[in-house]
Amino acid sequence: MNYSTSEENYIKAIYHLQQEHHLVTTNALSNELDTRPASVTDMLKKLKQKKLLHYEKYKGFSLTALGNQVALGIIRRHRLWEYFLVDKLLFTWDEVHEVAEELEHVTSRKLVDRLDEFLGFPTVDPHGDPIPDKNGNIVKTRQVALPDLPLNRSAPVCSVGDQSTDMLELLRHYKIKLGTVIQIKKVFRFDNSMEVAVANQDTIIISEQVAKNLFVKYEG
Amino acid sequence: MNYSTSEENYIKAIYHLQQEHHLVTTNALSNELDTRPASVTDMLKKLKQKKLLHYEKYKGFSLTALGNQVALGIIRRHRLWEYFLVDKLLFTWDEVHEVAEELEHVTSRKLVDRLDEFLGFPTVDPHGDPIPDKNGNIVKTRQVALPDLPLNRSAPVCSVGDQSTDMLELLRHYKIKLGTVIQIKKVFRFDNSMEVAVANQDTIIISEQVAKNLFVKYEG
DNA sequence: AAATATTTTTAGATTTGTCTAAATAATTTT
DNA sequence: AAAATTATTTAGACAAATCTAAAAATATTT
Repeated sequence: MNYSTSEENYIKAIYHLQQEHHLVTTNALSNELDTRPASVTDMLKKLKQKKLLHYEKYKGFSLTALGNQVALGIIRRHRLWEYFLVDKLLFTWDEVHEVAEELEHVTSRKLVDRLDEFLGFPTVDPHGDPIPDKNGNIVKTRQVALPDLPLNRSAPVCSVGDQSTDMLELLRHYKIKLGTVIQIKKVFRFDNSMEVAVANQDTIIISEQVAKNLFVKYEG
Repeated sequence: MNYSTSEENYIKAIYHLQQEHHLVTTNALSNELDTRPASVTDMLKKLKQKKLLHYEKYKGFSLTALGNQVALGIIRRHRLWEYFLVDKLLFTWDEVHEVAEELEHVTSRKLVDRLDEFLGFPTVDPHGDPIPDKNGNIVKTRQVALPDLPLNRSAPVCSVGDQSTDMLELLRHYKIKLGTVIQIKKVFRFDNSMEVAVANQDTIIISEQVAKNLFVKYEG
């Protein structure tokens, strides 16, 4: 089956909201997609008709197994293109989203699978999010503050709590960006500072305050 | 300015038809795009309003300078993607058109220019058609039967007249495909057969009959 | 549990790109 | 040049995706 760009955007948004809150509301979706609730209702009916959604009016909705498969296909395309843009075309991580948002709607199976192969079957995109494989298998991740990451477990930085210029300056110094893979080697009891291995670099020591503001994607 | 996928498809079709016949008609366009003449008229009005087209009803139409620039942008994107698909993702020349047709509508300037650079600034696509550069400059080509190509002038094969299996079998033997660059080294007066240099291979001799059925893109 | 507030849905309109059928203009034939 | 044919345009309709305004269902407060 083939879906319109709009339908795909709804499916993707529902999938993402479902990961976070499990119960998705019409309003939340309307907010996410920047459309009016009435438009959302219209689309929900359509997606239900296409068997992508369980939906009973006023009672809520969720993706069917089919809807989930379709969502994972879209996410796979999105993240592969993001990887391509950063790895091959030398975009920075913060420039890729918009463009990938368009490229993801090109659905040729052959294109996507060949691209995957060309990129060397990457498993995470430049933001550290996992890329579903060609069968839709994906490693589930959750986001934890660095102090909650087990010792010696490597994980990519996926967001920064305090985004002040001071914090960002410090991160530049440590050469930590979004997607940088890090690992806790040791925690110092004295002040809860920790020794951290940064991918392809020297080990550094960061304060508890910094650690609390670094979030990593933790496959668990 | 930003144009819809439909608008872009019309502009591109008008550009291509203009290359061949110079005078483009509503019917020809309707035929090319597989839509009804009435729909074409509607779009012509819209494109005129957007200053992409000179158009007076019943009198004909042609692209403005702006329309031409836009067309070249689309063609640039199309051909760069075709090159990418063949060169990086190992598609064959006959598989790429459909996919490139979709990718061409992703308009990010940065994406296109970076892709161009990544590919090494190619000047022709896999079918031997020239790729406009970032300023819209393009080498004009015309299509001639091989016997009309000047001696020692290299040119890519762009189409085959007789597409019978017999002819295609022979071409497979000679290792000539669409896009293969060839060059006439000598013509034998006896039977008008000719010695032809095939890119990266031995020189071969082909009959007049074969030569007449090979068309090449000739920059002139 | 009433009253109030919020969320969701319906009803009806709008835009874009398309269509069919009919009307009009241009071209070709006789 | 009149008639016949062909090409093009107009008029009016439709589907997709959106909107606004109003109605209906659900949730919250007092």
